[in-house]
Amino acid sequence: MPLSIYNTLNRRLEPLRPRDPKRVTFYTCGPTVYDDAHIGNFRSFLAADVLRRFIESPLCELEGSGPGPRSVVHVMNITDVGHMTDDDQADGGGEDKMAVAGRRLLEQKKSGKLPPGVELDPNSPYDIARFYTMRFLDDAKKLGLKVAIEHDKDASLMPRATANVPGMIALIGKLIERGHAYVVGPAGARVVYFHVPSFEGYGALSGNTLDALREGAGGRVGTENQSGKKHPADFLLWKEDSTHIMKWDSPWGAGYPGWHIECSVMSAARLCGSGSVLSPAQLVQMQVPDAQPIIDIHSGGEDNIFPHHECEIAQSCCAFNASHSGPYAGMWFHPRFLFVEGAKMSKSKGNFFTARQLYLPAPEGKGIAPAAIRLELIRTHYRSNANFTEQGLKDSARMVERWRRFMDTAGKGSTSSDAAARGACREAIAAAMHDDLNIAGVLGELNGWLGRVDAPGPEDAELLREIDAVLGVLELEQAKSAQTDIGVFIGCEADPAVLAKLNERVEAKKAKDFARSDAIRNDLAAMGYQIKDVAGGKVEVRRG
RNA sequence: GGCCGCGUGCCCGAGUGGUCUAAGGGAACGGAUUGCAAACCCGUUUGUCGGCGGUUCGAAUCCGCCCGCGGCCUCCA
Repeated sequence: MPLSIYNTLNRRLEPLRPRDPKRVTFYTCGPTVYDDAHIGNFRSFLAADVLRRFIESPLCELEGSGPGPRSVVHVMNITDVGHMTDDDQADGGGEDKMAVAGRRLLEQKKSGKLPPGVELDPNSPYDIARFYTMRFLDDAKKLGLKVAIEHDKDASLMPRATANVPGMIALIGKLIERGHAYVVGPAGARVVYFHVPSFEGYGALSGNTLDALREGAGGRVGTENQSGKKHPADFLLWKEDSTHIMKWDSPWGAGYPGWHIECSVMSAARLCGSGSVLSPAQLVQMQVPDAQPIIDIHSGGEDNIFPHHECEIAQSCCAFNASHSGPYAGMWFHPRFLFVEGAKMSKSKGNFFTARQLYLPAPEGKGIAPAAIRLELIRTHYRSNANFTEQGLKDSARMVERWRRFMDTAGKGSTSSDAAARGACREAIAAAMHDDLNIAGVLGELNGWLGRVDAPGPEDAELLREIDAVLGVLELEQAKSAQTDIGVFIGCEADPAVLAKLNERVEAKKAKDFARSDAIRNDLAAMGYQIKDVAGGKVEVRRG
């Protein structure tokens, strides 16, 4: 059975049919870098990462193509332009996000809360964006996002919006030329709009056709603030604004681009060339035959379906397809939202977590192993609302520990388990993945098999490694640990006060004064440290 | 109001018409082990599958309606 994925575009499960099965092109809408990415962002990015890893895996079979090797060119953009809204009515305060982030960073700088070694001017939007981009890349690599790991060798895989403004200007010009966009307003306050009625396919992805939008009772396509637009649904491509915090020169005056145009440019620029990045001039030249996708897979959070992806389709097809129509992406992949402890994440409820708040060691974070975070975020089917819980995180952490023990044991063993059982397990896992990425099914098969293998050997380890190349869990770094003669500190420092207590406890135990040793354990618990005796006469110490 | 996704035990979740008296992982309980714990190991416990109706010899699985939760309808992963 070949790989099938739920395609948002056609609302059904469809086999993935890339144009070139040896080189699958994949674009993911990445983060906006005015703050640290939270675990909800990462759930979506990780789902895309698992999909690309599976396509690259020998376990994967694609319709109409032979076995691998196969590669995926996966591009994830970094949106480092702050203000991208069209009408100020959409955003209550209408304030630029980069400006807000700047104020926040300025406060942190004053109170000395910025990490050491960070040189940054809170008044510079470029500095703010660079700061959060760097942090995002750290987080992404910690959680095993392959695109971020590859980015170290090929920076073009994670293009920055600010570096692609010339391409956007070129594309906007092309859209005007082809009759899909128009300029309104006097010099000094010019605006370029995409004319939505000029694209017949509008609404195909989201169901929000122009008719539906007009009828929508809760819709916000009002008449106010629409002056100059030919149609209420027309959206911004360029806004002339010489006072804006980030601005570029253009044929329509100094200003900034609309939100949607960057993805049309960055996806085509990196994925439509043969390994190189297309220049603005090449983008203007580029033409794709009708009914042929421009890229194979496009992913993003479910909230991006409309308007962002709908508008992206309109722009890309009108700019690149021969007769201004086409699917743009063959497969649209949209993971659903993440809940935390049964509720929507919100800062006021106290259930809002950035990735680094979880994986950083105490006291900045909770010292949770990245592998546990990753597994917890990927194990709920991507098309369900997942619920991120402390209990679930513990479950995931235990599963990872079990797999690691299996690997350790297998590394020491010389003979492997029953080959037929191993083959059946591999096949069942592949079947589960081919069916719209059924990871829970994979875990069921995997854990069942693991439990039945008493003495794993090299071939067993090899199978687990092959599966983990898709899940991407075991390769992640383990919680930072520090060893001393007596303790193994996981996710925390070897505090001298704690070491003194541990030594005291060893003496007490040696003297068989168990009342005292228990009291010391309680003391440590009161200080926030959990301890347990482990192999080798050492004590494992965890914070929290 | 429109379009879309989801709904299985205490929790996470597998299951896509018969082998389902429903996988697997946790949790709880009991045992083994331990100075006591932790970890590991063994065993036990928990469900008729959101509701109602239909199709069928047979439905968690297909269809219809309803209920609940969630997303979008121009900030949002």
